[in-house]
This record gives sequence, structure tokens and C-alpha cells, in this order.
Amino acid sequence: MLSQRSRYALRALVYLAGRAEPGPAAIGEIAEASAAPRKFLEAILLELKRRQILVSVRGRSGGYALARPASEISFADVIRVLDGPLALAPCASKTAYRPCDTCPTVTDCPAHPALVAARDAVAAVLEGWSIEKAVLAVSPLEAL
Amino acid sequence: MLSQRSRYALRALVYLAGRAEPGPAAIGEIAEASAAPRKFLEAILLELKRRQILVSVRGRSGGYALARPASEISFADVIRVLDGPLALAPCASKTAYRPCDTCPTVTDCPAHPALVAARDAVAAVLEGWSIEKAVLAVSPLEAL
DNA sequence: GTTAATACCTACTAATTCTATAGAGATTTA
DNA sequence: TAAATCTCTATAGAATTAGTAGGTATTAAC
Repeated sequence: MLSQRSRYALRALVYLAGRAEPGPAAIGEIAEASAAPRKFLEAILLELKRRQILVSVRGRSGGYALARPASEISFADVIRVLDGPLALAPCASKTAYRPCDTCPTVTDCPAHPALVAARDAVAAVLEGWSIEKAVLAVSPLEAL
Repeated sequence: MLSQRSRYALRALVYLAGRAEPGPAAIGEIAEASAAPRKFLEAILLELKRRQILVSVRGRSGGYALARPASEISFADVIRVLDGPLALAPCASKTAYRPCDTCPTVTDCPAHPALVAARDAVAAVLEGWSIEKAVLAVSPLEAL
């Protein structure tokens, strides 16, 4: 399951991507639009900024904006930042491989091939699904 | 990520499926073979029995055995019992659908289509991966 | 029948993670 | 200078996870 943080983050990013006004959006505005607790969202946006998915402007009339086009931010990018690897086990992760603590060696682990196949399947979907794609699904007409 | 419980469970089931001796296997034997803490594994096997993936024999010379052929027990079956739905959000689950607490309606949720697609992808892999398949991968020669 | 080996059950604990909240500091515009 | 904003640290309560302890019920072997 996704954490609440990832869900708020995805909603916030889709909101930013679909927003018409130029310039950055303040946390308060984003929190309201994505129905997230303001202070909690603060920490989430900050983390997304550290990981270069967002950029920020400080000071009055500051706020957050996407660091790159929405078509180049995938669901996988966001989830990896906030929830860690997509894989079902560390040993099945491509982006954060680590041998499992209690398992035998990777070649001897009877579950390993299945977990790798599952990771590949979910990664293929989420890496191919951009924030832009999600925006278009919500408001296909406005996009034309 | 999978819980430790699911990992122990998968290893235990693969062990049971690959075991030559007739009759049920005692918890102690299974725990040793799958490198799991005995008392912890007890609770796991009991849950798998309640959910009819294992059957048990009580009393002296009792133990656990698979409730059906290993070819008919999928990784998805086991993970669902111990970790819950495969989906990344309740609203994306087919086997345990539930609307999300903090999300808008399903049709308005910008993340929903991606999460459903991810669920379908991982479910396809894990429902198609049986315990038997895992046994064959570990010991392809003995299986002949 | 007694004993010993086993599954079954309840309760508990320690550590970790998750979901926030509080409040102060740094920065910039008006 | 004031106000609005991002940034940072610290904290707290709830939930989950991983594992332990200790007893009860059942059955086969002797």
C-alpha cells in the first residue's frame, strides 16, 4: 500500500501540473486543493524539492512549482522518493538493491524470481505513467 | 515491501512442497528448514491454516501439510493472507475494494487509473506464480 | 493410563513507522 | 518595516511489525 504521504504528493503534483496561473503556488493553496493537512504537506513538498521533483521560491509570493515538465515526472519517481523502492523485497529492487536480511543467497532464494518479475511489472506501469497523463485523465477537455 | 511474515511463509510453503517424506511436517522442522523463528512461524502457519492454504494434524506426530497441490497455491494467495491486498491503495484493489479515506471519489481521483494498472500488473505476475513453480526453480533436476 | 510430542491459543513487549502538529528561524516582496 | 512565505527541528500519539512467553488441548506411543 502507498503511504498517505505519497497520495498527498501525487494529488499535489497533479494539481500543480494542471494549474493555469503562472508562478509558484503557495503551500496553503496546494494543501487546500489537494485536501491535505497543511503542516504535513509542508514536509512532503520539502522532500520533493530536495529530490528535485519540485523547485521552490522563498519569501513573500513564494511557493512551489514542478522542477520539470509534468510529462517527465513519473508516478514511480514520486513513490520512490516518499515510500522507497517499488519492489516487494530489497533483493528484488533495481534502483535500491540490497540483499535481504533473513534470506539465503539471491540465487538460492525460491521467492526471488517471482519478486523480480513483480517488480518489473509494477515498475513498467508506474514509470510509464506521468503526472501529465494523470492530469489529462482528470480534465481531458480542458487539455485540448 | 513484503512483511517478514510473508517471506517466512513463502519459504515454508516451498519447503513443504519440495519435501519428500509423506505425512505432515512439524513446526520445528519447518522453522529450521526455512530459517524462521519457531514461535513466530507458529502464528504464521496457523493463519495459513485458517485461510485454508495449509491443513494440520494435531497431537503427537502431527504437523502441517499443503491443503492443495502446490501448483494451485499462488504467491498472490499467500501474500494476500498475510499482508492484505496487492494493490497500492484500497480503491485499486479487486479482491478487497474500499474507497480511500482521504481521496475524492474514485472517478475524480487522478491517481486511480495508474494504481489500478499497477495492481493488475503485479496481480498478473503473482497469481500466475505458484509454489510449485518456485520449487522447480530451486531444484530443477530433482523434479525430473 | 501415563507420558511425551505436538498443534493451538492468549497475552504481552520492544522497536519501528506513520501521520501528523507546534513553533521558531530565514528569506523576500510590498 | 511588516507581512507572507519557505525552511527546519522537535515532538507526540497511533498503528504496525516482529518476536517472545507461557499455558491448554489433542493425539500417538509406550
